[in-house]
Amino acid sequence: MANAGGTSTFIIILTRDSVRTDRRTITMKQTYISEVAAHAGESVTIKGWLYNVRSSGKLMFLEIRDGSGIIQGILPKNAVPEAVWELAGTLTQESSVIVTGTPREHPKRPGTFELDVAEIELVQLAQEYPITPKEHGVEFLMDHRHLWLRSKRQHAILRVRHEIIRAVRDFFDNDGFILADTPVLTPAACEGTTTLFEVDYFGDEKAFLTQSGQLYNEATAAALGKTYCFGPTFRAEKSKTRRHLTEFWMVEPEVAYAELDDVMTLAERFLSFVVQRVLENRQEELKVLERDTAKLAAIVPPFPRLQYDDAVKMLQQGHADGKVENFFEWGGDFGAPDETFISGQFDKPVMVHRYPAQIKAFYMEEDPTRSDLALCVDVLAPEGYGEIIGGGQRMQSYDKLISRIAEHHLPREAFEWYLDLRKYGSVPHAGFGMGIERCVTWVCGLDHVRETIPFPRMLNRLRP
RNA sequence: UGCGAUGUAGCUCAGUGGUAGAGCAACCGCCUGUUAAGCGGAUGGUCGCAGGUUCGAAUCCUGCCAUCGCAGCCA
Repeated sequence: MANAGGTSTFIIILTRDSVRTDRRTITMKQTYISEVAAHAGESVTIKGWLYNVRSSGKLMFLEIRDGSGIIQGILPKNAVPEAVWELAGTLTQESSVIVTGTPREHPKRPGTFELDVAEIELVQLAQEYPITPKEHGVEFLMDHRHLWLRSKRQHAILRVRHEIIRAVRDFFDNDGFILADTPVLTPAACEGTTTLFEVDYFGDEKAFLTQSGQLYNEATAAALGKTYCFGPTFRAEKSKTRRHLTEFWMVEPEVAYAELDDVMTLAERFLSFVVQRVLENRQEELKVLERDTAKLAAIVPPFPRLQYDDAVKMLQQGHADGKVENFFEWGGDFGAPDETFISGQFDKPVMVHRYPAQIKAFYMEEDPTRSDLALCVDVLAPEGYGEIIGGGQRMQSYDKLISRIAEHHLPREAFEWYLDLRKYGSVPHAGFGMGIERCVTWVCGLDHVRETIPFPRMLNRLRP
């Protein structure tokens, strides 16, 4: 590859196949496949990759993708110069190509467009591509995640993820929230319960990758009223389930002068907005994923609210009816099968609130009428997808917070700044966190979180 | 970390004591409406590793390694 500089000739020589192109074609105006319908009958140039080839003697079908979509190129031998036909015959899966042709409606499928190919320029002839159009195991595909991302299903999932993230931002931005991101490097555990990834901080101190921005959110909410943070979150737990990543993205709103009921209302408005937005803008993708959209259409406020006590009764009744294997005793946290059973009783997300304070984090406010309960809420997604939101009202009293820190055996000095928030104008405040990947998993109807992030980090998966 | 499973061709898998198999991919042909196209041909193996039982082990036994699933923990 040589560039003579300026606007003079720009030559690309591909030694592998000895193809030469000049600046004229490489700079030709690009049309994205998603836009071809508007250019029916005109000559357009598509810059992309060869997704698949089917040949029928003297008629070739070239499936071309360019990130915006996939289009089938039609190439009859007798309609193009010999050189174009011969080049097409050598193309391999995922070779990069620039194809010029004329979009035309599919003879049998109104609404879908094909491309009558006139010219093909080879940019690079791909070597034997590991991911064939046939079936593969998840492990093999994950090892080739950098290439797997090129397939239709992954396109659909990542587009839904994008739509969800955009909706999340729009919801908070339009609702008076200020984005105030919290640090990824933190000096100590936020909650002291889970395992953190440790980082050497210039040799003389240890730092940890954040497991939640919540404590910092309380400071920004006290400054700006309504805030949210949105960033990567890290959990070093050795979880090996379909619901866990070691690195995931979490959005966490926090509201000053808000109580538990306020954030429950916020959560149901928020989740409904996000789901409805995906339904509005990503029908095609949901179709590729074979998602039952009727179930998503039902996600509108209000959501059922279920006190922990009543959830326990529900589980105990379920046990008596033989629908829940183990007897659930009051005071414990719900396991995955328990959550599945509870959420299975509703066709909307269910908000379970007021868990026993003992099993919740130290900063949870206590119920004024039942000091053994925490003013917290978990939102369980329908169809067995489990917890996607966790949050609640934060401890307002300086003295009570000090006792909680002591009870949880946490080092008080690490929380002095956090205690300051209770010394200087303490107010009732509340918030929650939502795991983006769990939300995407549910909205897409997947059975595992690992496909909802471009490069998942899990126990036993740090590459690619 | 516990419990359960799996490991055979590039990929997906079959093969339960007697010569190592299929489909797909890649390679060579045929086919003008294919949609994971189809058809024909040729090619492709240290059966996870180590030890043991046996005339003979992919197959039975022991140990190890790797991976997956479920659970715990959590979003």
